[in-house]
Amino acid sequence: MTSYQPNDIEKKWQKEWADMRANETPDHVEERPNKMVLVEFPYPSGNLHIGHWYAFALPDIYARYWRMKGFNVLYPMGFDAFGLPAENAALQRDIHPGEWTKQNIEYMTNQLHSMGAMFDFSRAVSTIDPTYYRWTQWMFLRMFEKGLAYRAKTTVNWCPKDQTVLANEQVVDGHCERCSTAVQQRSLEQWMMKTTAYADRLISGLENLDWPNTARTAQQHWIGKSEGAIITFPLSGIPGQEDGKHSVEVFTTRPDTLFGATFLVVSPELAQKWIDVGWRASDEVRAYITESRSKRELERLEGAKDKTGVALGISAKNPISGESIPVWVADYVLGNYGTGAIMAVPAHDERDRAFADAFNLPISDASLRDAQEVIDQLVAKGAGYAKTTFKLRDWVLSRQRYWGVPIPIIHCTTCGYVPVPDDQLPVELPPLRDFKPADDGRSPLAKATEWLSVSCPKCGEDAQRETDTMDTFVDSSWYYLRYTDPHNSEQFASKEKMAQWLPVPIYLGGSDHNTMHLLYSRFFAKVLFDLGYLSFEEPFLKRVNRGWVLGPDGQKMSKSRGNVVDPDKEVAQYGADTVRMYLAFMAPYEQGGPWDPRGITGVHRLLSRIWTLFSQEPIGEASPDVECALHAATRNISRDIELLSLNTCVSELMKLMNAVDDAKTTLTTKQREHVIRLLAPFAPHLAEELWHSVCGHTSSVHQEPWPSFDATLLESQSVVVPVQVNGKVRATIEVAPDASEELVQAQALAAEGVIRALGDAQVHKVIVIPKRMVSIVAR
RNA sequence: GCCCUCGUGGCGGAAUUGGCAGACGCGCUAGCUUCAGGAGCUAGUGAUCUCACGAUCGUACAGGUUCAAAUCCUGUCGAGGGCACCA
Repeated sequence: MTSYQPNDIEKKWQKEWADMRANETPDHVEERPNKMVLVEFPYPSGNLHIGHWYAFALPDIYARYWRMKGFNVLYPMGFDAFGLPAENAALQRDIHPGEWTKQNIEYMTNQLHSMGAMFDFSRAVSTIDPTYYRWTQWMFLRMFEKGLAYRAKTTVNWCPKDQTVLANEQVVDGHCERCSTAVQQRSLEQWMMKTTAYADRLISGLENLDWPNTARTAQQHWIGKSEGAIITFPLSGIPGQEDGKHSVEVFTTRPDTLFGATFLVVSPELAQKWIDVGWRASDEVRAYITESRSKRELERLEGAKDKTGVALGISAKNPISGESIPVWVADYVLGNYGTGAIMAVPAHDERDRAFADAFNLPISDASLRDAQEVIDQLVAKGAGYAKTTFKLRDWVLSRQRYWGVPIPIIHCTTCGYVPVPDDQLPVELPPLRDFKPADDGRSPLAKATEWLSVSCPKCGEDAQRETDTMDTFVDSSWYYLRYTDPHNSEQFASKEKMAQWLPVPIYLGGSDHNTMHLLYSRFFAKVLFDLGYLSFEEPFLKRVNRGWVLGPDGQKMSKSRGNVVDPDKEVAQYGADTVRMYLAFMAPYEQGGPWDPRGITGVHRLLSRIWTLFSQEPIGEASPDVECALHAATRNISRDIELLSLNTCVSELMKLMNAVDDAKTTLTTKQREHVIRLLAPFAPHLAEELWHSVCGHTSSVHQEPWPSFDATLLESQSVVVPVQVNGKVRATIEVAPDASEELVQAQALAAEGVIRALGDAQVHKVIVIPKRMVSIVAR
């Protein structure tokens, strides 16, 4: 037997597995429960980098383990292939985004094979496939019918570089998530999804999910539920208006502080509305409104905290105390949250306090009432009611770009927005040569004149197709459903097949999707559940957020930083098995860390040692020490894989090899097969090679059962117990596991180190924790 | 400012969840081996003191609880991420 040559072995088995269709997962196997291990499907950016390996090769260990544990495991893969980067790259290279994307998908699929993962490519989905996006459009229409997809004019985030609208979730610190250009506010008519209709359920549904705290709290904060009250303050002193004729509503989470309200503040937006309906305002007020609306976006980012504002010359009446307080306009009150107006309580609110200090407004006493009593009184007087508000905004899903799913709507001058009939789906994306975005904010699809003109499905008159495309987050909001039934041409997936796999028991991905993809997918599931298409409304029962593999500089890998690394060199030198295992060994999966290939030799040595060990002839009788180590490793690895503590799994394999070396022996035939099974999820190629060439099997090790361990072997004849004297370890004693406390105590007190430490002191108390610790208190 | 996660040798990290801190690996040191390169083997490797047995200190810092704290509590500092004038 020659030395370990991973490249030959790996290529051979990758081909063999593909030929055997080893990873095609049936819908159902007798006595093997189904389990889907879901990872976020990649964007086909061109080639696999180290982050892809981390994201896919490590969950593969988990998936392979459960398959060996007797589950029918589906480890699916697909491509989230629409989106801006394809379009930008295609523009640069002067090819069509579809062509560019398809090339990448083909190339990356080959690369994915080289990872040695158990992806079922027969179920692969691609969001740009018309047989896929037909159902994306179909779901949009179901939501349109329910009023959950609607068109409205709103203030939207506009990226001037990408020339398209962005959802709130895609704006990071006021900049485009993709290209970092400062986002502008534009008032445009857009297609929206009514995510706010599900705000409450999106919060309450989080409760029973096995998700990381970070993901759960991020969503909670994003949705931003606050409970409080709406209180109506009658207004007087409006020029030209009768006193008490008009009023203003405020939202507060602290109705108990109502008596501390010393002034009222309205947002510039609300003040503008008042002016728009004809209320007279001073030049000073008008100037303030104009100024604050223009400066807002930039200054807010600068963190401008100085309070500015102008008195309106109007007064408001506290509906319970009857007190009259002045009304101000100030831009620290937001137009798009609550009612756009607040009652200011400087005694209880820092911001109100700062404003009061700046403008010399009174700060009253801080006395509190009972919140419920206040609300009851308000209700009795018709001056208010309990109210819950959310920070969540509806999802703006229109995109004025070419490379996306066409929105299946027809604009008819007489019938309005008419859905494309289901039997005409998909509305295919026309093959446009000139797909550049236009300056006027219209989608490039407006240039596809032939495609554009249709007759109205309702009245038959000339009409035009919608030219916006959908945000790609729509595509990815339901892809996991399609994995269960990827070739269905009648439905997005049959209920029977979905019931076999869903909801998803475990979903592994990045924390960057906490308030985007994960939120949208949950929204989609809830809507489809309400419409009767799904039997569950929480799609992902357990979520694991993987850590980031950072660049060698310790920074998050990104093309703009230029620190993106791919592991091709290491794969060529050491093989895929070593790279997989090194990534597993490097750090806890949920933590990640900088990619430092220097340590990879440690893992490569391990695999070489295993290879060498198996080149020796098996022995007849097992060494008890090795047998014990083997069963301990089995227990620990089984436990740790389930916890996704993959780094300690690799340590356990190293310890096992150390134990074999220390015993100066080798393995029996039975032990060899046991070790190969333990190795199989981590180094699938090497394990398969040894299983065949050394053990002489003809079937795959990956269809073998996971080894069990003998717990009695792990109960050793004696245990070493540390003995503390006054909190410091002074000796260790070796006792039988079932030794009586008296015996252990006697042995502990007789230990040399204990006697020395005790000296003349009197033993006051002895605490014996069987098999763990003896603690002596002396004075 | 608020929220979440976290802080352990030169480095990545481990610690049975309150019970011998530093497993496992990288790196480093010494010796052996190889014509050489890469590599391999053996021993050592938290700090300080000690010829040595051993002792003291040590898990960001300061307190506290406990027979016993990296782990629990309080406060401070620092890092990363999220939200951010959200009433």
